[in-house]
Amino acid sequence: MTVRTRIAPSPTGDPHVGTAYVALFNYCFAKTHGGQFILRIEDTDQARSTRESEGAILAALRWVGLEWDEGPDVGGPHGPYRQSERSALYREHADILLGKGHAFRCFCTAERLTEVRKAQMAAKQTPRYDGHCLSLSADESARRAAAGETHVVRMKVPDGGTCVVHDRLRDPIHIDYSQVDMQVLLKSDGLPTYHLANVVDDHHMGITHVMRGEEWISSAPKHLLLYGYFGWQAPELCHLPLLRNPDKSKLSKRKNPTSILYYQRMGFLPEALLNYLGRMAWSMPDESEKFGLDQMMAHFDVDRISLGGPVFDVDKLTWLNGRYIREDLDDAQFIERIVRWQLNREALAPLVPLVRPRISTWSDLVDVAGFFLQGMPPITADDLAHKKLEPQEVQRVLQWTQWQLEALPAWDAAAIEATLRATAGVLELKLRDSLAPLFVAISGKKSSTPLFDTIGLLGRDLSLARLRHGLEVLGGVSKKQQGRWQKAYRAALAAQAEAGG
RNA sequence: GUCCCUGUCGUCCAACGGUCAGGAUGACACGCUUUCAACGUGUAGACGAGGGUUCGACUCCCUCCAGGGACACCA
Repeated sequence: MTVRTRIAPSPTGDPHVGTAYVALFNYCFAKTHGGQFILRIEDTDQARSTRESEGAILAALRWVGLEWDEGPDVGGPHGPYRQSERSALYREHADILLGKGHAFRCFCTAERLTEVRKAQMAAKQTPRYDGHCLSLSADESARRAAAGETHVVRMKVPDGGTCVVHDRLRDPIHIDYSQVDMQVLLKSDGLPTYHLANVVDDHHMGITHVMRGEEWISSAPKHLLLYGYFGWQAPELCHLPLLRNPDKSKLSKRKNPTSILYYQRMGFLPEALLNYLGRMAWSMPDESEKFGLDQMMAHFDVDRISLGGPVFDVDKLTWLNGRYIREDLDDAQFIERIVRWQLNREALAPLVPLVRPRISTWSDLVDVAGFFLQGMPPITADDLAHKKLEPQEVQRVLQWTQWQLEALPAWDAAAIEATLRATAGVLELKLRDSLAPLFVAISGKKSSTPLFDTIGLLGRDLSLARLRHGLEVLGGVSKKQQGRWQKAYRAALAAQAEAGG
């Protein structure tokens, strides 16, 4: 049997370092067993998936040095490798389950489900589907579906008993079926949920080993159940510990830069980033810290994966990156790399219209545009002081803007402008005043290139990191204060939504 | 709240019944250096707690505690 593993990212945002981390282990496992590594796009969430995101993810994985044997761009014998192009297959398989009595149609409204959930929460029970449509006769179910009544397909779950999940790295995990929800498999839009699509595809693509984040352990019984229902052999499971923020919570863009694009932009070398990810939860037998993909593969052993959730430590990554710059690049390569980084036509082109009006000599360039190349601008609390705003008001502007930008679906100057204007309105500040602290936090100076374009060019994670940095420079925001602001922020959002219809 | 996972220096990893618990990073100190880095040397710093099992437990078992994850027509 050929070992086949996969990475199955969902194209709903910037390429995540966690994706590269999981991909790396899948890659190493497959390759060290003479197998194949597949890339599949899980874009069944129509509302959030975009082609831009998909392209960025593929490019980012290639950038760190991972290549796949089969995927949406390179093809392969088990395609298509994009779930949105496989919907017929899922419907077919939902029908099989329906036919075998392992699944049922559910006509419940969203309102009813929320109500049930609310009641269960109030009664301190685990929120679960209550089985309302389970009792529908096959005839009635089929008739209502044929009549075009909107419905979903849910999987059935055994009344009693326990599911034993075998994980490559852990003792057998026992989960009672009473804990497993009757998961929706086919949404009312006819597209599958993760659980169905994942199982169907892993089977049809011949995936033998599923290495994925630990967050999936609790839904493993659903997947195992599905394999059983279809009469398929389940792949071996291996749940990797989750990358963490410094506060130990699951790595999130809310608290940390998580986008590979950010690390790219900050000037990390792809080989250093990949090396660092290989040090997360794993070590070389001789404990060496600096190693390339080839060396990692030469010594790879799944059983050397440790299970404590590793904190993604940018400081240590930075140290490692420094070693690569010092030890692995000769002068020519050094130059080539910085050119490839930001000192090239493609990266410079968008700066021209912003910079040209503001310089008289080339030597003005560093002053005007140097911050584009910078990490965190060297600012102090004094720099952020504003004659019309109290220090706390400044913090509030930074904090709100951070929240707004991190939730912004699209990332372009127009959307950013609209958001920042809205923020000023809600905070009842003149745009000019509310923008002042942002100029400083983003560019390091009171005035700079136009803010909206600048933020757009800097990218989401780098902009957010600078806002966070600004807040830190001001001494940080207390949990209590943050809570209060968050409440007001949510309320403002709700009001805005209502006003906007 | 329910279920599940995890628990070694602040952080990342070693040691898988017998070591003064090791390395790296970060911190600090000293050296080198015009400065800063880099580099070199050194210092502080951990087995979550309590019970067992054993001649002997970081390592095995139990209880507790702590952290994390999951509980969607998102993945």
